[in-house]
Amino acid sequence: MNDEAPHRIGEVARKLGVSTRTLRYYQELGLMNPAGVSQGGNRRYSDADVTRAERILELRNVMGFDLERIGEILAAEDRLADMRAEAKRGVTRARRREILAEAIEIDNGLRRQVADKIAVLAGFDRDLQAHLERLRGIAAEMGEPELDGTTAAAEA
Amino acid sequence: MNDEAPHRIGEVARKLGVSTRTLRYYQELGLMNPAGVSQGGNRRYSDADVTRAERILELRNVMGFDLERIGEILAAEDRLADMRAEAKRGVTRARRREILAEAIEIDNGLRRQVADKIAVLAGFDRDLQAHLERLRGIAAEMGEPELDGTTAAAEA
DNA sequence: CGCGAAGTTCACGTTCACGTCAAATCCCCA
DNA sequence: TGGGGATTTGACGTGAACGTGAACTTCGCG
Repeated sequence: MNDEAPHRIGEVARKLGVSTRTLRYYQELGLMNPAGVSQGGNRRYSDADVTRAERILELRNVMGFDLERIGEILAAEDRLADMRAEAKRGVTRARRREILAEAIEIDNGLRRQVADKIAVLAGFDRDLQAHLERLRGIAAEMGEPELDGTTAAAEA
Repeated sequence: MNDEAPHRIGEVARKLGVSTRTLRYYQELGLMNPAGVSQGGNRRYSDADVTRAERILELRNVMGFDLERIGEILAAEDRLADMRAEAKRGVTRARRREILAEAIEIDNGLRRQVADKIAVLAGFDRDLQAHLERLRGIAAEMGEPELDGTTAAAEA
């Protein structure tokens, strides 16, 4: 059973490059809840679960949010998804409006923060570029022409 | 005395939005060293010190580096500045080349990481934009036209 | 010169985000 | 039907980055 949740925790962990402990910890904090368990009690992750975990890691790594903030964001999205599923037809119009407004405000807030971050990074890059120019000037001045800007090295 | 280092720690901390403990901690780790002390032993920060502290915070907040990594970056820059000051005329040509190459490689590495981060953020922003589009669609569908994309709120 | 605000050095405490055993249980394939 | 690897819960440990007194000294202004 549980064809919808085929992935084991170790498999997910390997795929995402984190430890199994991390995945259990995220569940412990209520950030996610693997869709299924085997008859013996083992966690089983659906593709949606894996996507959600990736989302958490993205918010952590890219945006630098702490797990509590991430929980708030996910919770708002969950309320929205709930509403959309219309399983809760009982919700009042005002409440639906509220949920929607919350989701929109969160997304707008995130976009503002993303824009800010990009702006700061761009400025940072300009500084780096200027600094590199100066370094190349010094290199030339020292008579070291082989030190140009293409010293690439790719490593994990 | 110490006209070059006029700022007190509390003043700097307020300006940068961190605690005085944080500034002392950075010094403890060797990330910075306030240019002066008063005759009584109080730290006195020069403008350059303040700039350096800002630099540390930028690397921490924007790039998400830990303090050890930041120390490495600053150390390489310091070696470079040292060399440029030519106080050390005794350094061999090979050594100067080495220092320069290191600085260039660090800057290039940083630029790569900045570019990566910007790319990821841009992708994230596209997702957010798409998500917002969908939300607006739902809002329209629900007959809530006043929920458009310009719900700005500025707060610290 | 007096005195309250600000700063100093230890040193221990705290929070976050996991790491790391241990002991028992489960999964799955030969 | 084994048996070796993967997972489970529970609990304690850890490293980074500070927070928080305590006890004392210094700063600088009225």
